[in-house]
Amino acid sequence: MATHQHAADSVAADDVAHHVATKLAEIGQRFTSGRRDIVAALSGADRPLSIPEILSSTSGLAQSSAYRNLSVLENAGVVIRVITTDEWARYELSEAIMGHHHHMVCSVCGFVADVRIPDDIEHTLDEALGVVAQRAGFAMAHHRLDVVGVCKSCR
Amino acid sequence: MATHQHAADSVAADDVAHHVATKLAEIGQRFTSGRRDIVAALSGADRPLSIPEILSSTSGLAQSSAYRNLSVLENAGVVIRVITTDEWARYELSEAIMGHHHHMVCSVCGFVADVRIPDDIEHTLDEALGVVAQRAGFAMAHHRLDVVGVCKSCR
DNA sequence: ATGAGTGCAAAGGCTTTGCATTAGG
DNA sequence: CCTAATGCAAAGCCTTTGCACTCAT
Repeated sequence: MATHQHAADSVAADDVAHHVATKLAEIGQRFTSGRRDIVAALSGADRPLSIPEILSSTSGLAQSSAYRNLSVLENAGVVIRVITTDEWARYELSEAIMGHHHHMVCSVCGFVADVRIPDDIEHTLDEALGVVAQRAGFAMAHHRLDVVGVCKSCR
Repeated sequence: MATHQHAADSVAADDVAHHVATKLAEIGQRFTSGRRDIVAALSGADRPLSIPEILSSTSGLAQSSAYRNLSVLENAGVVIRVITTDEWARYELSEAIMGHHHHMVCSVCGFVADVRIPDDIEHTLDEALGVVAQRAGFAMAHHRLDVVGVCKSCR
């Protein structure tokens, strides 16, 4: 699988559940209703969600179960924990599902939106990062790129 | 001041203290010994430091004072709080002092190193980000770029 | 039946805050 | 002198963990 995957390459919305079920099965985990609800919530959003947002999108899921299930889903490789500012951790579906993208963070309200940049720039950047990483003795796994600014409603 | 500042443009090591004193004075804050110690610790490092690291580099500074002083220094615009993984927050001197750079994060041990990428790539990237940000209704302030990988000692 | 999953509540760990004391201008 | 800064300890807040109960296989 290519490092830089386009939105078009990502798993179709209808197949997300099946994909997740497979990945969970691979590590011997069940695809319970609570996990289904979480995946559905993440799948329906076009941005990483916080725990409070996930809880309000599901019904009757305990906070501790949300944390635990997200951890399981992360180990299964279908969920990624996104660190933006101090506040809460946010979660999104993996790049295999969502496609490669970056985040735009509002420095005022903390709002986070997904963004994509042109492929050629992505490629050039990744190549340059690989070089500097190697030079510093790092084995690069991936890169993280955020745009920090002020969102529409905060201006 | 240019958005992309080279290391060569950054404030000379000897002038850091003076620069900080000025910035603190601008917001009516004193340049106390505790703050001098913190700035000296950050100034001597080529990477962002965690609170424990800062505390061990200073003598007799209370943890609460470290947090409070770093907050003041951040408000003065001379210190930046760096969010890498979950762990601890890390702090570094502002880009006006250190020059524009990015971070390489070890996903195993959490080690963070400063890295710089070629200017032309930086410029191209920033331009592209400005476009996508505007398209999404964001007023871009700056970007954040991390290389995630495995460091020399963890391989 | 039998172990994974869940809910509730308590504990953890980094960070912030209250308050009396000390020090800088 | 007088306000800002500091230390110590307590409180906060997100997150993790313990434990008994429930559900699916």
